[in-house]
Amino acid sequence: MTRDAFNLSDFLPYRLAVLSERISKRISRVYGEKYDLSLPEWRVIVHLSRCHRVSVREIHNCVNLEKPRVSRAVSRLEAAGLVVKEAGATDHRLVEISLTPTGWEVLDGIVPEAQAVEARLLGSLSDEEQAVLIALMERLHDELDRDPKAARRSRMDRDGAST
Amino acid sequence: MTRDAFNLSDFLPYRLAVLSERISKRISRVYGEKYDLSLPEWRVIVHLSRCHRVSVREIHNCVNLEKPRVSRAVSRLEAAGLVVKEAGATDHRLVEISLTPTGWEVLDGIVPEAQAVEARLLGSLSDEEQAVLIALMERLHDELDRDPKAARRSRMDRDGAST
DNA sequence: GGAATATCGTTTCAGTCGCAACGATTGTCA
DNA sequence: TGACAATCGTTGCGACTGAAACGATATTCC
Repeated sequence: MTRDAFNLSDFLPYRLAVLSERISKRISRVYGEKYDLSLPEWRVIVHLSRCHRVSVREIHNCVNLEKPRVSRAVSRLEAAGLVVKEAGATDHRLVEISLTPTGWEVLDGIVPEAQAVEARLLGSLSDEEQAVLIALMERLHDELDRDPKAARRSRMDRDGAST
Repeated sequence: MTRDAFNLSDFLPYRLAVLSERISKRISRVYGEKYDLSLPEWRVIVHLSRCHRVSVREIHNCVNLEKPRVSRAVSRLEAAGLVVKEAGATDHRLVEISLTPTGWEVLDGIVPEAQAVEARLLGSLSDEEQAVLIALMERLHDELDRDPKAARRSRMDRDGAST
């Protein structure tokens, strides 16, 4: 009666977290149940399908995963035969990671279904509504960019891929 | 050249996850730096400020946290003196959890700042744009509700609080 | 050239998480 | 009433995570 009640369900950060987690869980079934991949592994192989021979750090900078997480994901993918690690040609500190034929096959087995889930999710939204949603999310990112206390945004998410 | 490139940065589940995580991290500074609370602990005390004497399971059903996570969060909050656990009056299996005066004080120290961060985030969006964003997110939830493979949504997030 | 610095990927370590199993209590039904 | 089933909150266990430290390699600067 005295204080204004603070409603978690109306709190945007909470709302976003709940929606995002729900969608993430749904998508994780696509790459998890059939191929037993984790979210970091999924992001890594997707990134590799665009940027074919990249280092751990590049992946880290592009797909919003901490460096150790990328390193471990790559190791597991290598053990599963989806990925190969080669010493950097000129710079021996770097590791050049690329998909194996098996890795490509797995990706081909996952991507269509992942896109189908996304398409179904967006099915009730018109093209314009989808654009509005993306645009509003970008506005929130812009606001975070102006906040010195917010984490920086990865380059690829900001500018889009271009390889 | 042969396959259509699949761009992670354009994949809605990924976009949502990145935005949500970035915002969550920003908010976690509000309750983490000054009061050393974790995300589950934050959600629990916020929920308790609305529903004053509730069980672990009720919290679990309302704030999208697994049961063990709620249990552990409550234990830590109790150790910190922000919360008390009392045996259920009629049903001795239940635990009635409520905020202590200290818990209320901590909440009063956090909520305004959390709301300020949210307000700044939404600052560049008009009232109508905010409503559109929420509405579009609800549409995505509706679509997930129709997907039998998606996790169910918690009652309170669906219907809104009403205590 | 050679010492100091920077960067790369990995690993260590402590903390957290989710699933499943558990003991305890309550509800059900013959 | 008494055995069985259901529900409560907790905990054991294996897996995952992020920050920091690490060895190895490159670069910089004198």
